[in-house]
Amino acid sequence: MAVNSEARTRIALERRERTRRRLLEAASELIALKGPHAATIDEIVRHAGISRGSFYNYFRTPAEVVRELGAERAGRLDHELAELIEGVDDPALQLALMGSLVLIETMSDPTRAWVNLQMDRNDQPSQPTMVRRMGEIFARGVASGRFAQVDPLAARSLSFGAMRVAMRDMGLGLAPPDHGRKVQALIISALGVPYAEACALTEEAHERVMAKRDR
Amino acid sequence: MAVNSEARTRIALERRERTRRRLLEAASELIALKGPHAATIDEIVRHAGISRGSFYNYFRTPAEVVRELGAERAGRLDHELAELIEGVDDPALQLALMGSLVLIETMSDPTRAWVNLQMDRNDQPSQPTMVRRMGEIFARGVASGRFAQVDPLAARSLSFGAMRVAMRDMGLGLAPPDHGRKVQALIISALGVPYAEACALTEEAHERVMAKRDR
Amino acid sequence: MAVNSEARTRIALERRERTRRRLLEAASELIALKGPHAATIDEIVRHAGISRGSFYNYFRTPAEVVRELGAERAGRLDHELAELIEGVDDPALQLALMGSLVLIETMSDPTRAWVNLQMDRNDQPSQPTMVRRMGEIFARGVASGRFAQVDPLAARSLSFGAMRVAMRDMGLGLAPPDHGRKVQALIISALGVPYAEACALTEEAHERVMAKRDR
Amino acid sequence: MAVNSEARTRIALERRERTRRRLLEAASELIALKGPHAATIDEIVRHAGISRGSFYNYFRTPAEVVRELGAERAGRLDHELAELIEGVDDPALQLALMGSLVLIETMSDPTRAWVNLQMDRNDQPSQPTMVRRMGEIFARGVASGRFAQVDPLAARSLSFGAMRVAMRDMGLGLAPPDHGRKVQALIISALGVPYAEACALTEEAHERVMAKRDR
DNA sequence: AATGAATGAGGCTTCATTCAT
DNA sequence: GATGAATGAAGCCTCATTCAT
Repeated sequence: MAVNSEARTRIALERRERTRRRLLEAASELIALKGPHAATIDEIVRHAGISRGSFYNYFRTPAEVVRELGAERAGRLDHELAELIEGVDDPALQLALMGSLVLIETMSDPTRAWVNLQMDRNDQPSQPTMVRRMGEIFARGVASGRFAQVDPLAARSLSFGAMRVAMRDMGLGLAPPDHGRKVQALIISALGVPYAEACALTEEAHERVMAKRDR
Repeated sequence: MAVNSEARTRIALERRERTRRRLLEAASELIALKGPHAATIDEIVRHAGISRGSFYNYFRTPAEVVRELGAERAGRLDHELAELIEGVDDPALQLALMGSLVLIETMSDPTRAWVNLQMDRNDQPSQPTMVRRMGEIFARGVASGRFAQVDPLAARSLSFGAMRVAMRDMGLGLAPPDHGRKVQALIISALGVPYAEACALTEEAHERVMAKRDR
Repeated sequence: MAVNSEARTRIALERRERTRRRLLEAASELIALKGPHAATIDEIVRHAGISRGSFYNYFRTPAEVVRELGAERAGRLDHELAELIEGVDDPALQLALMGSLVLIETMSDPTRAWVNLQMDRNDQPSQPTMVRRMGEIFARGVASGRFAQVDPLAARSLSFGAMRVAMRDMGLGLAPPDHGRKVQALIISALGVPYAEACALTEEAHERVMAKRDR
Repeated sequence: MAVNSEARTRIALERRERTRRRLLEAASELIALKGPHAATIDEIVRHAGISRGSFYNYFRTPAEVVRELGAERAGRLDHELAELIEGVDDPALQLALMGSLVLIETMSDPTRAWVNLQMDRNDQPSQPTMVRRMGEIFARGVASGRFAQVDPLAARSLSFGAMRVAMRDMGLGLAPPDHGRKVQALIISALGVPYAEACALTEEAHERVMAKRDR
């Protein structure tokens, strides 16, 4: 009985998780396809092949789905980033790695690219996870003298904003594929790292991220 | 009779223009007050004290009103900018003036601040007027050696993106009033101008714009 | 121009009123037909042959329609009652006239009967118009010594409650057509009027109301 | 083995009854708390701490629960009433006892008061149990000459209706706590018992019921 | 041109009910 | 029996848009 019950519970949980995933993925595809306003309950459930009422077993509003999507992505990125900068001492390289990771992860899949751009709205703060991580890197960089004495808040606005618009322009086809890396280099040089070195760091970061992906 | 007719036509045109203005301003206030989703035809005409049907004599969709609002603002800004950089030779100062103008004009009025942030979406290119103006300044700056040999596209993404997020963070109350200027200085220094000088230029630009406003 | 405008306004108002009526009547019929829970927006507009959206030009909720229906009916009844008791001095006869009027008006049309019973709910106070009218009659009756010194509140609960259930039982077919009059007589006798006289008053009131209707 | 099986059956039956009770009580509390529309399956099972699917092992529709609730209450009341009028000969006192019992049982607990008023609808006949009991009392009262020769149906409508509205007005806070007793006295006097005596009977009945409750 | 009633598509939410486990 | 996920019908509400006056 106990085993049976446990098994039942496990199966039920798995089924639940599967439905949840279906909803999240359907929302993601819809956003990528038609923009965030397309993430209506009706469209999501239709796309997911699930009944309207079921939606409410998992989420309360479409916005909640989108939020979840963003949180998931941020968590995943942060986890990967932690692995990437493990053992890396130079804050500048860490920053470059962070930029390259976001850039590559975002732009490698057109669906994802759009989802992220669509979700990144001016009426909401940036992802807390990313904000925290960047704050740590800045703090260490300034403390160690690797970065100039720039205002951390200003550096953050610069980094997030520049990367966002860079990705947008790439997504809209207004900029070439290496556009993101160029912007990245500019960001790093704005923090006091000589431009040529900033370019080199960006390239190295790019390669490390690509290598990790291939593995 | 001909004169009479002309006068009538003129009066009619003026009236038309006045109604149009009323609609635009109503939309602007609504967006600032309740966000962009509040810019529904119903709300706009009610706010403007005009009948629902009349709306279609001036605009075809609510989105068109918002677009118009953005175009108007860009035109106004560009006009003011032309006056400001008249006689200014240094491209770095020109860039600083451009940034200060946008910053001050946007943030001086909470209404405007929101309208602009709400309208600035990731799925549309930046305002063409602003893009062109910035392109010219970059070109001259690089040609004259005032700026480093940075990619003009990258510089543009950096500038637009950083300023946008800076204004967002200020609008959300996440950054102090001088945040924008700090970001501006970072942008200029990223183009190769020494940071201290970038700060000075930003301050001077700020004062020039404020002085012009007071006049 | 002025005349034209006035005419337009008048026509518009008439049209508006007609639509409003259609909605009220549709609701009334539905309630009579299927009970108060059938008074949904969808059903009402379908029954009235009017589009869903139009409903909101007139009412905000189905409950508002029902309330309006009740208020209208109360107003109509009160107006008729005013005519009926004009020149009648005896409070007992006035009370009898009130009862007969309600009884006859309600039961003469099965539709109306149901609407009223369906609307008469235990979670809401009685119609203020009727309450006020009855209060005046009681006050005069007790002051003049025609009625015994009964508590006016108690008398009111007795009158309203007894008549309501009487009409319900008639509506459900559980009581004969003269049931209402018998209950009426009991009510009047409970106020201190000898039963035989109460019966006579009830009969006279019944005839007066019928006579007025025939005219 | 047989004994074992019997015991198992008994335990199962008891468990079944306990679950059933939980559902009934949950429904009762919900109705009292939020009105009859709150008696949805979802709310009931949540309140009862039972799974949604299990509901159908006990009832078929939410309405059935409400019906059952009413029947239970009527049965309980009738049982108590039987004890109360045991040995009482006077039909007028019996009637007074019946009224007092209902009044006290209903109004003593706000929960119950609402449940009953909420359940008492105009589209359904009164509780058969109560109807029957009242019929017997009337018959005896008229036969023995204690009551006047009033129509039994009319007397019933009067009694049920007056008491119902009396309780409603008390429940809504529109009438003082002794309101019910005043209405009761009016009812009894309408049946031919002198008003002063009706008052005395009502008082005595009230005290008897209270005394029985205290025991 | 101006007006505002009418329209109906499109979204949201609740709820009784079924059913595999 | 118990569980709770899945279902879809039935309501509700908003809003862009049309059109007769």
